[in-house]
Amino acid sequence: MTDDPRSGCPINLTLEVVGDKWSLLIIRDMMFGNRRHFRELLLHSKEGISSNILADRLKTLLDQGIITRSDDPSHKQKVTYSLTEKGIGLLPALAQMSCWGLKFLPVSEELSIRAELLAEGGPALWEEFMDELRESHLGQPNPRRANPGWLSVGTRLRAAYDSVVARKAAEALADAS
Amino acid sequence: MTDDPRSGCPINLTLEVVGDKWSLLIIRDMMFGNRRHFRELLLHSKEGISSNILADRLKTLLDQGIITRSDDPSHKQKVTYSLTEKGIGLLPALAQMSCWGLKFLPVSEELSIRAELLAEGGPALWEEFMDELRESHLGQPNPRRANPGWLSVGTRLRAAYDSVVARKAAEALADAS
DNA sequence: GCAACCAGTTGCAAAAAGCAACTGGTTTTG
DNA sequence: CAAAACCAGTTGCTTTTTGCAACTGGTTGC
Repeated sequence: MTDDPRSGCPINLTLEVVGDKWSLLIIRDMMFGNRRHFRELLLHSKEGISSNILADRLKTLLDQGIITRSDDPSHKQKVTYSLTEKGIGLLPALAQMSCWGLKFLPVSEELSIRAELLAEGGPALWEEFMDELRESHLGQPNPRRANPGWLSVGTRLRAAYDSVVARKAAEALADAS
Repeated sequence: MTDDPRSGCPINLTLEVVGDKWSLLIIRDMMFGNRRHFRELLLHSKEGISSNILADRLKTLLDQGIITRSDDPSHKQKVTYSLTEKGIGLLPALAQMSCWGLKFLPVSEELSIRAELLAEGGPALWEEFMDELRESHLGQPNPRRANPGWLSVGTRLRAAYDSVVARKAAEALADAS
């Protein structure tokens, strides 16, 4: 945890903090899947993280100031995890990894639609999404919300994903008949 | 190696390929440090990778098509590692991680200068640097080389780093007197 | 009062990382 | 021409991390 870093290189330091197979997936789920509770992160994880690993990673993300932990007023045992500005700042790195995966790896169709939108939108879209995360995780009012016809990036990403899932379900039904 | 992926999510697939503590550091050294041989990667690594880990990572990067391996004509035992287009494509992700580290982590002064230049230059500079990597690793002619007064990004990064190192050495000398 | 839900913890086996010494060969050097 | 340095790794071993499954102590809704 408080081990000496192997070097002061920014890339190395970043890898020492989030360079494992799970931390960035947890952050991804908090960002794109809007998961804020332990059970949500545990059970809706597409990759099947185990509870001890999740607990451990949440602790180190907490220690690193990437997320915060607060009581949920609706339930005495429930806690809410939120991204900090530092955590939200990881979005561009995550988006670039998403773009690279989309371009060079065998991504599944329903999960690639989000990556395509992120790639097309580019840094401008990422900034917009970061403002939405600042709203939902930090309580900062989102200036864009006032624009007429405004549709959040989160909503657009989810809608695109849902439409692909629906289309694939319809195709499967057609194939079966 | 050929294990089933945990999910088809582009971010997850990317993490399964380069989401460990060493792979991206090796790629960083190949990109920014121009290290092309096993011994260079082993001995000039600021983080002190061990030879079995290096050998293992080079093998998986090879299997993944991120690097290639070729004989060096100058020495029968020497091999040269080169980045592929897929490997070069990791630069923007690496640059974003560098930016995040610079902003939120305690980076050392001499290593932060490169990160600052990468952050200031933004995606346009990254593209320019990728063209230089295509030249040195893939043998593709670099169109920018024809421009009058052209100075490569690699040269500029190295010059900036060297000047900080020189300044710090001079300061240390002044302090000692 | 009982079942479902809440955030984790515990114990153990398997996999991965890390360390130091070593291999078999090639090129340089005195 | 022999010794030293260099080349890309490999081997054996210990330590650390990961992964799985079951479990804990408590809260809430029915």
